[in-house]
Amino acid sequence: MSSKEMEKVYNPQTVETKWQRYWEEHRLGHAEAGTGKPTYSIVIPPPNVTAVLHLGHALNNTIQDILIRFKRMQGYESEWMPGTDHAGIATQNVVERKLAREQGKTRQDLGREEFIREVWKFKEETGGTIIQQLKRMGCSCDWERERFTMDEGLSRAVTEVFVRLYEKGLIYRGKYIINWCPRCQTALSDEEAEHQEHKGNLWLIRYPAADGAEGLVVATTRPETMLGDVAVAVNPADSRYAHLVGKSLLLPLTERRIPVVADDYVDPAFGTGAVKVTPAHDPNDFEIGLRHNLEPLIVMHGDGTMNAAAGPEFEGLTREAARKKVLDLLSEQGLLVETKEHIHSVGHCYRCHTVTEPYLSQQWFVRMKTLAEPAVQVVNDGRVRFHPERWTKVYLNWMENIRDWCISRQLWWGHRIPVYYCGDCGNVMVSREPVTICTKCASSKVTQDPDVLDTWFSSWLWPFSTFGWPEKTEALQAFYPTSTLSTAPEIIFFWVARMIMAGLEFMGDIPFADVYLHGTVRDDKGRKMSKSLGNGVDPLEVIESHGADAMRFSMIMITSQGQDVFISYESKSGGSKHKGHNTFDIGRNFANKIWNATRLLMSLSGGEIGSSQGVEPDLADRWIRSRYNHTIDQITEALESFRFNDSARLIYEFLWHDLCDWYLEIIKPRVARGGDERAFVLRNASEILSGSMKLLHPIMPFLTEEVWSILADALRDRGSDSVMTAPWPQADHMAESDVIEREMSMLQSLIGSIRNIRSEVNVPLGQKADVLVVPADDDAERVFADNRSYIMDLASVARLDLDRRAARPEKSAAGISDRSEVFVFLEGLVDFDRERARLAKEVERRRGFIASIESKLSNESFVSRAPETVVEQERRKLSDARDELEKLLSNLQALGG
RNA sequence: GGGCGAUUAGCUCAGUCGGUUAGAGCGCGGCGCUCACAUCGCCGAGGCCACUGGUUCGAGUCCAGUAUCGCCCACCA
Repeated sequence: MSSKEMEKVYNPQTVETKWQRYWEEHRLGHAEAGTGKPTYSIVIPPPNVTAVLHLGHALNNTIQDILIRFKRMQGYESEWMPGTDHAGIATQNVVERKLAREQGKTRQDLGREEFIREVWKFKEETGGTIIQQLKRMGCSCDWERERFTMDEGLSRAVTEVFVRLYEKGLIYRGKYIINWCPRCQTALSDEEAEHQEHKGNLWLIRYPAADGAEGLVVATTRPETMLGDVAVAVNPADSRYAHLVGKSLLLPLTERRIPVVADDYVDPAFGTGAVKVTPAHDPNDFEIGLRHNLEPLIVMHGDGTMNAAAGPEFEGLTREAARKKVLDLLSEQGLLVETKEHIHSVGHCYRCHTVTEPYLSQQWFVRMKTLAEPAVQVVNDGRVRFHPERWTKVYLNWMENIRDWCISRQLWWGHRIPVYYCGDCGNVMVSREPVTICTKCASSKVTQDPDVLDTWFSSWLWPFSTFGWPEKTEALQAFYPTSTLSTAPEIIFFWVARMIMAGLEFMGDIPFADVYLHGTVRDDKGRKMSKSLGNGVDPLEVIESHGADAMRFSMIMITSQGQDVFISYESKSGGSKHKGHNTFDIGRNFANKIWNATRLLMSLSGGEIGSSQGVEPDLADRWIRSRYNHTIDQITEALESFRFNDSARLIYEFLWHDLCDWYLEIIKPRVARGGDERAFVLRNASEILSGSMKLLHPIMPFLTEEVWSILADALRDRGSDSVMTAPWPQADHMAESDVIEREMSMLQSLIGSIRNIRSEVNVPLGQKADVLVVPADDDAERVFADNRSYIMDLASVARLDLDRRAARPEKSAAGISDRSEVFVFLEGLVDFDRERARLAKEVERRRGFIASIESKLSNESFVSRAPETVVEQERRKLSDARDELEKLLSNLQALGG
């Protein structure tokens, strides 16, 4: 390719689609089991098929892709298992809404089978979209192994696990208080009920005694549930109520008499010290009920309206209406003693945010204690590590207080519970295969449990079910345990913890060794990006405007050690007049910078970079090599330790500031000179740029493929077919690296000083100036002399004198740089007032510096206790600074200041 | 009620083992369309590192406490 074909501005769209196709056609994401190579594997946190991906997914999948590409280049057989999650409640909700909107029908109108067919249809569309999005983002998954949590194989795994746990006595069915969503009309696990603080009330209500005495006053936050009260509890030690224990009260608004019981649960200091007991609608009351043999009374339907047991006046009312009516009536009857403000926490359905109802019902549960024990141990042993480490505590704390897991859901979309009931003899059969005939009485009146399982009951098997478990497949053997899991901290309990338990229980081994928890993606106001808030940014929109590489790079650049990520992005439809800050510009600009550096090399070389002989590399040539080698080491180290932002910053600084700002500027005149040197520097620069593409490839896969390919053609050096399959660069350590970097930095400092002086006294770079440099020592003199042409080119110098013994010249602006004094001649252009002010400022700076070192060195304990090298360093700094100050002062004096 | 995180330049954030006068990007000011890039280059201004104490020769960094903001967990009605 010649420079003519390279556009001036990088166009990510064409490049990205091209390479996406290339990777797919060549199956570069595919990993083979049994290659004998060391393996590295990741299973994707399967996105819900409910909707398209958002930026949170973009971040997480970028991180995984970085790891996978990095390890692949390092020579690992790298498997990234992609797939999607059926997301029971969420998906069912979405399809139900769609059905209502488009056809005005409910799922009941359709019937179970027809409805499920509709959901599958929906899943085929969105699931496909998600996979397309992942591909567009550049994710190098093993697409041939894509899985869905309701695939046949995964469903078999779910059934197998249910049966095994049941047979082990770890699954049981029972009537308990669970979290119930009245809108979704299903049970939820404890984790699925999100608690939020609400400003509510504490109502004090008088319950008169059955014998007509005054009775007592109870305190409640939920007056409507009093219709289901079966007792009132007081603390046994509470003398205020001792006389009432065992007596009956008349439950207001009903005809029922209820006993007063004594129970330790009651805190005499809270409220009135008397608690109404509603076993069917409160978990604590349920426990009290068990202890006192009280029969629970359910007063609500599953949809949150009151049922017949609540009484004819209330039947059919919603929870909210019933509360109002109860309070009104109590108030009329003079039984509402007091209303206090009270803050308490209320559960909400994590899918539809409806207030959940503690509800007594028959459900299936997993006994967690025995599963949790080994899962605690592997984390304590360090076999599973969390990054950042602070999440370890969160995990352990939850694990150590784990409660049984309610796994049945009253939904249609999901894995059917593999339990069958005989309609004749009541036999309960848990089976891997469908049951049609009762195993006990041979009746054919056998029905399957209508409920489905919690979505997470399939997700927790993901690291092994996706590789074919319970079969002992080659893939399972090769890729389990997986290496790293990258996910959001919100799902530590839902998913991470449970996967560890399932892995240990069913595979006898941890599911992954490292868990990386990334930050939450938020908008510029700090709000979590979500569809319901409408502040989500569509990755495809960002990809369209900035490119996938730019999106990836920008997000990685601002992700630090699992801190939350704040995105500011104005969509095209935003219509804002002022050009706001855009998070993704940094990546786009960087891509453009790299593109243009390549374009420069192509234009200088004409697209052909030959080899050269007999050219001895000079300081700059060796310096850029040295910097490159350091960068390799540092980036490798950063990626190994999950410091992704550091890896992005390192390659950014190297390419932009070392390579483009210095080295490419340095080689331009050398290229112009032609000959062997031309070929040499072009090769040197191109090789380093090409190698840098490997370092950058995990973060910006598309651009790096394109640039690497262009350079490889020009260099006639294709070690591999693409960067993706190229080996990760190895640093070639140079013994004299420190000296090289030190000398180059002297040169940079000198050039910087000259530029600074010129700028301060208004001599633009377009106007060449004469400069005198007075080096401080032999070394400096040698370095400056050897590199005189660089100084002249980069600082726009017409004539450069190097003289260690030169006196301060008239009509010049002076400055101090590292190891030298600099004079810029300003014949006719000089603004001496400005120059005086500039020098005075320099003098002040220097004086402050000297004072701070002097105070340090005059501190006796510093000198005696600090390491010798530190003290020595301070002394050197002081003497240098004093020298510089002296020079500045004499310059200032010469100007009459 | 417990736990975690944050607090550094106008904005968004880095800052690893405690050791130059604390950095970047954006924004701002000045200069420059020099034959890669104005999505650019050069130069610059801008900081009580939230506060208080402690450890130390030395603290943005370690410890304790305080304040503000955010998040997570918890069955006191």
